[in-house]
Amino acid sequence: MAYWLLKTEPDAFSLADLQAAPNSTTVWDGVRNYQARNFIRDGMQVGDKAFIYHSSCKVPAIVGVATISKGPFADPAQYDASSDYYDPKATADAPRWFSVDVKYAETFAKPITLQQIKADPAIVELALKKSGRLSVMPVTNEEWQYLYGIASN
DNA sequence: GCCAACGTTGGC
DNA sequence: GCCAACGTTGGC
Repeated sequence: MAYWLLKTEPDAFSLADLQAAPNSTTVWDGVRNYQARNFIRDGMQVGDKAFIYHSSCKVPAIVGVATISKGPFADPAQYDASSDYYDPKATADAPRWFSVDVKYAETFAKPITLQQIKADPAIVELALKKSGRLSVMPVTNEEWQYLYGIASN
């Protein structure tokens, strides 16, 4: 079992939207960054847990948890010519982009703000602290426990 | 809306 | 395969 952090813009798709979705599940598609793609394709497994992080909003923060419920599989949007995520270079034999299904798990009563994360000397390794631009990043077991503890206190 | 950081593209 | 130009992201 591994831990991850998934970024989303709440204006486009928030944790509340995930909770409200059918079966509280959605396809996490549209990841179009190779490093992020590799984490999904080569690292993610059903049962993994992910922090959901809200970016490009008033208070950027880790707001809750979702579970990887299916996949990884080829991102269907890459074959959809009407999608913003369409990639003409992707083929069925050689998909370029990958997705997983994520299922809502919980919303933190006290979201962990980016400000808090940056100010916390105990958080050293978290990728979010260094480059906030990656849309999928791994979280170590230690980081997960520590952050989860903050959100639950 | 600005700007820094960083990933991607394409010419050579 | 290098690197400059360009586009995108995201915090502020």
